[in-house]
Amino acid sequence: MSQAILVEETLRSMGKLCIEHDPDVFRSVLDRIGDKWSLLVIGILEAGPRRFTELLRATPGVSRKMLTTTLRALERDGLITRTIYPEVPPRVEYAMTELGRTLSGPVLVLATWTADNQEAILANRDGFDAGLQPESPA
Amino acid sequence: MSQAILVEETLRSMGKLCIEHDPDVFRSVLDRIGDKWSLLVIGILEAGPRRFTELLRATPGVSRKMLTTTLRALERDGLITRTIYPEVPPRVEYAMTELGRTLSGPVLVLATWTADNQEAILANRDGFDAGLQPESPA
DNA sequence: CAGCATCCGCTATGATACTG
DNA sequence: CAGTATCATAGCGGATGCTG
Repeated sequence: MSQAILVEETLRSMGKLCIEHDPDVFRSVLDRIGDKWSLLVIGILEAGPRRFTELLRATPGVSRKMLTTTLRALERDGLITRTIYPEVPPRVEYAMTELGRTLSGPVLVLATWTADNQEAILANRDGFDAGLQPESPA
Repeated sequence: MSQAILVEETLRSMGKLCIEHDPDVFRSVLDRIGDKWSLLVIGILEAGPRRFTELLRATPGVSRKMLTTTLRALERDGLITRTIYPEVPPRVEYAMTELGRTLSGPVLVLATWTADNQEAILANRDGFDAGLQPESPA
């Protein structure tokens, strides 16, 4: 029962977390992991360091430019490192930082929720969309 | 120790979750909670049902249009409900669904992580930005 | 009160080509 | 190999005004 109260109490604090606690910073973090490629990159780097081209191939659809942009943003936030090896074909390796690894837990929780509920969400979307234009077929 | 192995095992699965498990659906959910206003709205509705104008006032900076768009998207995914009361000033109430409430947990985990680590992230950004243009002042 | 319609600028994303 | 530079585009987000 104290468990239930704890959860209740914690959830009640979400309003404070979301609103009073600087929504901009909050969103900037969500923007980072919520953009088109970051989460994929994090998912890949979670398994170990990777080179630029490896990431390029492992992330279907991404362009060089967007991969660069994504990696820079993650590096800027201290979530990954970028290590240049001065060799004669250049080699650059990206790897998760400690901070990045601590993010994996929360992201995984969200990923699991998404996997568990994507059917329900998709069904809701279909239902919602179906109830909108039942007049055009005539 | 089996705990550590379990975590390890779980994290290893993130790659699969992120990549093999339909990245588009994944991103569409992240887009939903990652856009500019959804998380704020969810945070507010977590505390109980609210009317349109209440949400408008409780979400500083949002326009009517974006609030409407946000609410529709959340409704479409089945995360909130929209109830119209046919009264003579119209009244519309938004409330979390069961599905929406199950999302609160994962979001809270992420929110807590953000709150706990925003200082580190901000510091990393400052450091990164400082190390980029040390040649222009000259 | 609770929207919808319209216009409009900005940024994110992407295609393509070039460089150290 | 690992990027950068340039150009083009689409959609988000916002300002404003109208409606049931």
